[in-house]
Amino acid sequence: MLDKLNTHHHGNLHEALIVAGIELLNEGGMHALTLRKCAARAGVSHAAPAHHFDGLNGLLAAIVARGFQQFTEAMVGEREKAAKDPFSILCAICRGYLKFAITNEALFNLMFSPQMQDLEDNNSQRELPDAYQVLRDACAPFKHGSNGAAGTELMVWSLVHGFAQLTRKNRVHPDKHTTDDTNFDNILRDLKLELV
Amino acid sequence: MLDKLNTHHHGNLHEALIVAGIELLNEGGMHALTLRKCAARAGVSHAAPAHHFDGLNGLLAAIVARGFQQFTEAMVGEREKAAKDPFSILCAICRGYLKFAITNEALFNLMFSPQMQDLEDNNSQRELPDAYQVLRDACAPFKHGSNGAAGTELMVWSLVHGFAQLTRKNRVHPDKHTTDDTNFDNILRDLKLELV
DNA sequence: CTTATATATTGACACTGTCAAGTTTATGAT
DNA sequence: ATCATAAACTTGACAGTGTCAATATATAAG
Repeated sequence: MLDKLNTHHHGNLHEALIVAGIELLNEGGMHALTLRKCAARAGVSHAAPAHHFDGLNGLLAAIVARGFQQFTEAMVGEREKAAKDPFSILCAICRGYLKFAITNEALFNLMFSPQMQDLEDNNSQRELPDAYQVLRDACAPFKHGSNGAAGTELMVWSLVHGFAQLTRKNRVHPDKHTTDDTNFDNILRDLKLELV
Repeated sequence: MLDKLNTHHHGNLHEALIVAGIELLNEGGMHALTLRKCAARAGVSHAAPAHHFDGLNGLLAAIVARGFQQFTEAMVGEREKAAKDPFSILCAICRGYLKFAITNEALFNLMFSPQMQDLEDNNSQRELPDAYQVLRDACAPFKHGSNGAAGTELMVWSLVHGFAQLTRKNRVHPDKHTTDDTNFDNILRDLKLELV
């Protein structure tokens, strides 16, 4: 039992399949993510994943859950490195947000794709609140607009999310491709958020 | 040649395939959009589409192009019905934006999916500018922030786009599901845009 | 040691997109 | 008018895909 080579059991196939899936996602996009390729990369037959996930959708849901963990870590990681005033923290959160969206493009898109949102509603997995709470905390110190705290959160959340979607390939500004994530600080500044 | 029944030629297969594709998209989501099903719905064999589009990607590109046309029409349609002051016009544009995103969920997601953006870059089709110009015009009357006119446009564009993505299934506010498109007017108000 | 259960394999099925080759229809030149 | 050519569509095949049923193997329990 010391070496598991040539054994029938994999040991930790559940985890291996998730990792393989995220790898495939990063390498070749959503199109390259396949149940059979995940199995092959984990060194296992094509039908093995069925014993660990409820089909492809189950694996996708697990990958998305893992993605939200890393997503939260990306935001918190930037927050740790930033200055401790509210506006710097908010900028750092958004920087982590955009950094993750750019670094893990396909995964990010999968996480927020409509089919995944449907799956989550059915399974009520609710990984999002962790990531959302990070952003909520960053919005808390600011004065709220006409829609209360939820309005401020929704505004910042929509803004950074839309920015992430739109600036992937200079979609918005074909002429001048200066839409780096550094520019987002200026957009946040234009919101003229006031401390409470 | 008066009736084309039982004839070898379809007559307008190109258009029929696009229409069939959008129908399938609305009925069953991205998962239901299939080259073979489009062909079947158009009453034609499974390999016929290859003579009108460059494979599935070609059909998708055509569907996306059609989608952007309808997208622009949705925004312009709301603008026509609105009052003529700049802020009402901007609200109307966003209302059309969100209306289209909600009504054509799968199509909207396809339009802004990364793979489509890649395809457009290769083909340089550039249907987006039409829709973007509508939003640009609506932003023009307002004073610009630290990033100039492009910054204002990007801010509004990101905001409404992110809002559309996030409020599809009450993703943002699991507790209170009051994120109608009417609330977006309040968010726009909180931007405190000033006339130039 | 025997039994039982979780784990993985094999094989099959209905799909998918794509390609090559053949068939029918329309068009155009002589 | 006749024939050649091109366009439109069909047929058949191929490699992949997800999923299911049946099978084999390894681990665990009694």
